[in-house]
Amino acid sequence: MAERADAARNRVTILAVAEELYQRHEPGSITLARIAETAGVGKATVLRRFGDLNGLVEAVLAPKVAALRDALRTGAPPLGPGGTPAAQLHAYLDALFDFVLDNRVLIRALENRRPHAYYANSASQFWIDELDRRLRAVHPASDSKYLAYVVFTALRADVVEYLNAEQHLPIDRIRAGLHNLAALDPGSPSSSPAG
Amino acid sequence: MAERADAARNRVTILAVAEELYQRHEPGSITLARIAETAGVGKATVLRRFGDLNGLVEAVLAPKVAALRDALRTGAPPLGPGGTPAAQLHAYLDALFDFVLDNRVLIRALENRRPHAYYANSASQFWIDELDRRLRAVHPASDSKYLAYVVFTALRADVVEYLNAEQHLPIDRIRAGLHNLAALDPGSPSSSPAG
DNA sequence: CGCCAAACGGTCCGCTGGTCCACTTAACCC
DNA sequence: GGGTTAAGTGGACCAGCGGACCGTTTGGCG
Repeated sequence: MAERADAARNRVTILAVAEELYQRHEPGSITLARIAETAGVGKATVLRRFGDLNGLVEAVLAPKVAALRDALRTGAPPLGPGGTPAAQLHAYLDALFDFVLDNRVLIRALENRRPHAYYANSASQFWIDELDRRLRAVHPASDSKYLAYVVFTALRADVVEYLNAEQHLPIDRIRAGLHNLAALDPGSPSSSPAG
Repeated sequence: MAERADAARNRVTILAVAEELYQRHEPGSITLARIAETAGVGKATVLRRFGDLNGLVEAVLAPKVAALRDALRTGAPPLGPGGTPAAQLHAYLDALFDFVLDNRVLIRALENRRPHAYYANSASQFWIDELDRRLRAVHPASDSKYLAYVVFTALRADVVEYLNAEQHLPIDRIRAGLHNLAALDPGSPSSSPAG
């Protein structure tokens, strides 16, 4: 038996309610009890379905992640296959950045829950590997793995949010900074005079 | 009356105990009650002195912060005043990185407590401004403010810890990556082909 | 030595994420 | 279509947290 009708109904309701609440209210004010109450179910129903709050947030994000993944695999170039390495890289950066902007609240909810949650989930690992790949195509000689992590870290929702909301950096300036960062040619990685 | 003798004694004890506990045990296992109990005082004594747990951690960090600040203001070049801009920048990066390595547990305890706590406290703002200054001296044309935030973000204790412990990047490789990042010449900031 | 404000600390509180288990209900089979 | 059954449900419950409260203790000073 795949899924009972009431369970399916509740699953859809819970996902919708969770997304709605996270988008519309302070992240800190979203509690398990509140989601359950708003959805008209018990807390255990939420937890049975999604394991814990983390799982719920990941489930809300899942279709959006899948959409971006599909765009990479089968979409039009240069985000999809095709185009110059540089164009591929920059299209990907734009797509990631837009993804973060659209889903910053949900992503932040994930980030704040468990140490390393931002990097450790499987979706992030995929984004980072893809970033590494596209960076390497542009900068073959550099430590692209480290650079990929730095760029991905600069894409953290809390970082972007802080720079935009608290430091008043316009979104376009942040976007330009990201592109700029990824476009730099590192040359030889051992040019540092540090001891 | 400045500070009563018992209060001073407790303050010293609490600071020592807090540092010891954070250095020696899992950060997640350090609770207010545990610190108070280990120090042999009540929880209210800790809170009265330091406001909240955040304040306690900041107080533990304070002398180390002050030492680094002094090294910048009056220390030997190129960390202190003097030396070429590039040497100043790289010495500063090394000092910040060492600071993070030495105090990563305490810094992480801060990071995890309140959103934007990593950037928002006054010490961090000082580090970032200084980083901006030294970057600007090397890359006058670039968006050094954004770059300063990116580099500072790459110095987050959780990021460094994750790269080292989970991704098995050696400390020296991370350090080299940071130097490399800061040494890149951004050229004209509008070189990105992004739409 | 005695006063008193500062310091103290254990109890209490509200809130959290998550568990438990008696009850409900949808789905399958006859 | 009705009975059986296991999946689904939800509210009471739990342990742990940071922090507040307030009666008690204690150090410093006249």
